[in-house]
Amino acid sequence: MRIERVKGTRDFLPDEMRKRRRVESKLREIAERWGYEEISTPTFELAELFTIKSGEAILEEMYEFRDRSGRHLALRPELTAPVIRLYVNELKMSPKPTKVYYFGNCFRYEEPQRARYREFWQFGAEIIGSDRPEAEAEIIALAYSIIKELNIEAELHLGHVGLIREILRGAGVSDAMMSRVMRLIDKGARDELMELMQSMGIDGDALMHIIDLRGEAAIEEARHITAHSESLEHLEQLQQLLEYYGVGYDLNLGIARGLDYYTGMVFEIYESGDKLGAQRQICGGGTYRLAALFGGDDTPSTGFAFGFDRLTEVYCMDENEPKRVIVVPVKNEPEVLQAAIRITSRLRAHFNTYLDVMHRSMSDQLAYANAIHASYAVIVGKRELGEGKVTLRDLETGEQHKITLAECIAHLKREI
RNA sequence: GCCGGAGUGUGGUAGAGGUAUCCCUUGGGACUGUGGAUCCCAAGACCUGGGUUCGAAUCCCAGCUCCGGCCCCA
Repeated sequence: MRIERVKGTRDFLPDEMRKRRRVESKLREIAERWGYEEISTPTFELAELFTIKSGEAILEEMYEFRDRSGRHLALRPELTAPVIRLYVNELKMSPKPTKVYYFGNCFRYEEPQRARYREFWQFGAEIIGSDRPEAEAEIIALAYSIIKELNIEAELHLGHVGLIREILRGAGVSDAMMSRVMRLIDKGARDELMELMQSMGIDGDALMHIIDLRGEAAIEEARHITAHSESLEHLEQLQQLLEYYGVGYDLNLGIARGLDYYTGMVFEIYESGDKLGAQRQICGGGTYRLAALFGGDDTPSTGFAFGFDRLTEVYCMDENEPKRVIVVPVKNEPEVLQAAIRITSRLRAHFNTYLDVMHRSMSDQLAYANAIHASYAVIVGKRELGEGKVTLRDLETGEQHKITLAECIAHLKREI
């Protein structure tokens, strides 16, 4: 009986894995250069960790289960909650701000579609212990820099939930109603939103206006509505800093994020092409306060998470397969094989090197070399051994020379 | 959870009621010191389960999976 792969999961073949590893190492390298350190958390956690953050409804889309002793567990559907839990449990004493990055697989029980899978990978970074504009600017600049270094065409949308909340509060929206209103803004449910505002006896037009406006016009309007706003000042500082960083973005106060723990800026990055179909968002981030929910001090954080799979789908790799060398013993005789293994070992100190393990004839070995797209063959036979040399054959041009192993290695080092 | 479309060797395909075509892939052999060659041998598929029929890859139903979309999200 044939066992099928589970719905919404993927196998990765060598070509794809090479690409994924390449993107992964770039992400790591960039984060390290910005001074972030890697952390890693378990693949499963107490289900509570996620319901506290996102509400009971998330149970519907999690892989959740009971273990043998009755613990209610879940495969992690995202990494922010585990990272903040880790911080509360292990990193509270670290100097602030604490800068970490992470990379790991997540699981969600949802209908798979283009660029959406049941097992997917996230790469993210967090600054824990600051919600200053400087920290927010750095996080946005880091995400922006990742996009730039990967050569991805994308647009960055920036909003500020703190400001929106202040405006709503100023207009008379009660704290009790706040999350409902925010959720509607997030969904872009205009009619519902207007209805709700009306039912509270609030004029929704001004709010709509602000949500719809883009760029400087939105700021102007906000200045108009709120006499003195801390959030507005904060946002303006952030904009100034982003300018210093050279980050390009669209201001869009309609980005809300329905969840209550977001407090400051929020941003999203969308791929500009149409390689991702309906799933264009490749990154989401913002400033939030989660630590207190998990039993820590009320520590602000700011961070982002990239959809790693989407990133790799959009990333164009400029290089091909690695260059391979194949050592070809001419005959399956002890002294030839001995020499071939010795030579292979020497070559493996430097190059991706193959040696026959099928007891094949020379011509079959060369046919195999061709099938795996090897670039060079090092032919070892009695004639070569007698002279203390090997034959190096360039499999692309067909040229070959009888040279010493040292010369061969030197030559390959120049070419590969 | 919902709405479309699709499932034939690893992959690409032909087949519209009579047990599967071609490309191909893999292994072996011929050859025995030079490779995308040739020849020979072998192996490799109708998504699953029901139904209709003398007979189903083909028609019908259900399920599963994939692709795309809605909701939501990364």
